[in-house]
Amino acid sequence: MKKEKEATTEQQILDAAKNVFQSKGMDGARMQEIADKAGINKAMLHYYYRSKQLLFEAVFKNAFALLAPQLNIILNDDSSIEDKIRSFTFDYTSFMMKHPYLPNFIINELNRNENFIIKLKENSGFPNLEKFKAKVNTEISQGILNPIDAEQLFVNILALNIFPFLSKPLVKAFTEKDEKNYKEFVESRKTEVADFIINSIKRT
Amino acid sequence: MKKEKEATTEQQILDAAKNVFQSKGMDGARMQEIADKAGINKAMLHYYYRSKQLLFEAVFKNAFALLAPQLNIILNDDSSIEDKIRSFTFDYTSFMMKHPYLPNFIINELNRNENFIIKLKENSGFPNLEKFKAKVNTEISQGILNPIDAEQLFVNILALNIFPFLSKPLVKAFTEKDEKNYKEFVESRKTEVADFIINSIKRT
DNA sequence: ACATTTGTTAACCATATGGTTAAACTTGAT
DNA sequence: ATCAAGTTTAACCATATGGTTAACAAATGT
Repeated sequence: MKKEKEATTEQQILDAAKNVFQSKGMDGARMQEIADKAGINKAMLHYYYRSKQLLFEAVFKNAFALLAPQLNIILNDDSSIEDKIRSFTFDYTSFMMKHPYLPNFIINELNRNENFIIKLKENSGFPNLEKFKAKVNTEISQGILNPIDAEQLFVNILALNIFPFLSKPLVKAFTEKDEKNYKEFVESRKTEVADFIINSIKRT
Repeated sequence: MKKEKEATTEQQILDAAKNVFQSKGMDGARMQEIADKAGINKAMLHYYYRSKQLLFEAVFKNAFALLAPQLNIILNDDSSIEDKIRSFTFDYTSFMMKHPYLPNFIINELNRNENFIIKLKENSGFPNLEKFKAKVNTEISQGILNPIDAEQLFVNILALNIFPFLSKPLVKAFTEKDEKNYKEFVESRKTEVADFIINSIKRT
């Protein structure tokens, strides 16, 4: 039954939908545009995904599933907090430079639809902070780190890494950078941000 | 001609529009809903603002005009970098707790419509970093601060302050906080974030 | 070969949506 | 009282939009 071409129709739809939803959001996306981008008839969208809502959810879950593993790097491995921060900052920034629409898409749709997050949490693999918190507290009591609330630290790490992608147009305008300069600016954050955090928390 | 009631129709429309646009975005907003919230006929929206686009722009400029002065606190006063950071962190977080929809609204629509920011920059009062950069560099050469790129520092300050509002649903889910706990969490950032930054940059 | 399932399309439908119009109402000036 | 300008409304309009249908094509099983 299935045509084993380069890509199945179902996948082509998902790719096109990802494109359109991530750049225009749920409300701004048009089923016709998705169909056009996928090079197929609009009816096919409904044949495979039943409705705009369900197609959207497929795209959204896909996007989130791409992000979660990135977080688990910092949350669930066994290295020191310093190493976690350095490798996360580096990897996460690299990852985001390849998927610039992702953070805005997720943050935005999550804000628009509060109970989305509930569905996600039921999923296994949803990031869990416990191990990270324990490690932070251990290193504090060992005198490696200055006292800090682990949750605040975690949010700080996320903030410093994600924010430049979320508010790219704003930061570009403030710092008067063009696309190339902005890229370099973000590139240098791969290490700058880690240094900034470590400086703040590491006992001297 | 003008009725000098409690609020003019024009203002009622703007208030209703602010409400709807800020919570649903340009694409998700409906002119009918705005009219209903303002308690007037849909035709009035066009009578006063001509089109959805223009009404939206009125709301957007309004929102941005509310934010810009907050930034000028840190950018244009004469106190030390440490004092700037402490007062900005405190004031900005207080301000955001009163206008929780603002950052997402602005960031999001700016992402959706790149040339919006060009219009804003033409406006006087658009935040300018020069004075801040000069002050940072002065304090570095005076040995008050560790060497750091002023723009990176500025983005870090913004990131740490704005991010918790931008990604409230995500952070709430990660840290498993309810509304009340989240408010406390953010409240304590009024000083925690400033300490975190100062720790990192201040020469010891 | 032929029937059955799966995939695909063009045409269609109901409704929602931003926007317009023409008539009515209000108000302040003369 | 009358007029003109500004304000407000109900009804209307063209189009866009998500979704459906029915017929057709391709593949698969027997």
